[in-house]
Amino acid sequence: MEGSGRDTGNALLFLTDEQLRKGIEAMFFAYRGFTADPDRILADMAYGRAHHRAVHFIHRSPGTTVNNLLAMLGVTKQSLNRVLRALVADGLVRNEVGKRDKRERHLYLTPEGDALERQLSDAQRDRMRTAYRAAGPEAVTGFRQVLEAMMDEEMRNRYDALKDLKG
Amino acid sequence: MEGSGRDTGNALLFLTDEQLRKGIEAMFFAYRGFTADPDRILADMAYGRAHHRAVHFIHRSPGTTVNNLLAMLGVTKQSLNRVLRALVADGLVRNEVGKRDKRERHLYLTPEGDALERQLSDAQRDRMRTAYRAAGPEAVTGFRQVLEAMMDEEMRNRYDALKDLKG
DNA sequence: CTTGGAATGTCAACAAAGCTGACGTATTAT
DNA sequence: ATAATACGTCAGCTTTGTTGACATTCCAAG
Repeated sequence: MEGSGRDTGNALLFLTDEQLRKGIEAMFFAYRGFTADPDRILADMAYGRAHHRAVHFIHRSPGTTVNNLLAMLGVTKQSLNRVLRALVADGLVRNEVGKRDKRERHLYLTPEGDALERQLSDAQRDRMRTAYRAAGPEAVTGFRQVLEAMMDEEMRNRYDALKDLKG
Repeated sequence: MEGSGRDTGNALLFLTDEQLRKGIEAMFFAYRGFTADPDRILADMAYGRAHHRAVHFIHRSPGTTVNNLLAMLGVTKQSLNRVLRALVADGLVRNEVGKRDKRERHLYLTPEGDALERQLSDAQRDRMRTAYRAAGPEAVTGFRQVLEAMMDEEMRNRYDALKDLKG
């Protein structure tokens, strides 16, 4: 089957095209599940996935600047600005002019924003917890290792920077 | 640190909110990497991620019907139809009226469509292979286990159905 | 003190890709 | 015959991304 002719031994079987394809499809279907719960919650409000991401990262590093958030999300400032404007207008995010550098705007969640963040991350964590529990601790380690190896260099730096905040 | 007061023992430490949050962020950043290479290739043509997905699944199960594809992708027929129309018009996908049931349209890739599929999946597999190689076979097993546990019931069925085709 | 560049915000216009609702047409099933 | 299914399509809307242009504010360097 899948006659590539060469069998490089069991140790490398996980690198066959078959195995790689399964990984690709697993990633696709799993990501749908990953976003499904927050999406459902947000659908009721006038918000979408972009708002979720903004709220998440502001929660993660309160006082972060717009530029920081931009680099984190990898979108244009115009796109982010539209999202932030809505969140500020609705009283979920607070905008504070920088003390040292007054060009910068530092972003914080209001209590209302915190409440939304908690609602969203609770739902997402629940699913993640269920998956972790089903797969077991060793699987979780492998899961994280592969994901980290899949990131672009720059994204991994961002990810590592977040890790250092508390973890 | 992270004083939740209760320490349930090492066996369950991987279920702390900290660990779950890391998993969530890893998923987010990794998915960006996952789609980055195909996105770059598609950006040059008039295509996007939706075309990639359609081409991928038609390649996976040649002769699949529109309804099958619809369920696989989880979008509306209007949304899929727009994508398929473009692919057929550009000669990448072929449309065949069903023999048994003439209402159905069976979808196949043309040689040109196959070429695009190969280009895209080569790029995506390369990244996956690099990640797999870096993480090792045991990590890959864990990776797949967690992803599968993260899917919605219906998506897991779809995923399993694909697995049975060849794998 | 002036000026260049950086950070931010905003306007306009557009595109990709999703959605709903409605309708038409073959074809099959009851 | 009639109902249900599979598919296509039109119209219109939303979210979220994109470019490009331009103003403001402010830091820092000359």
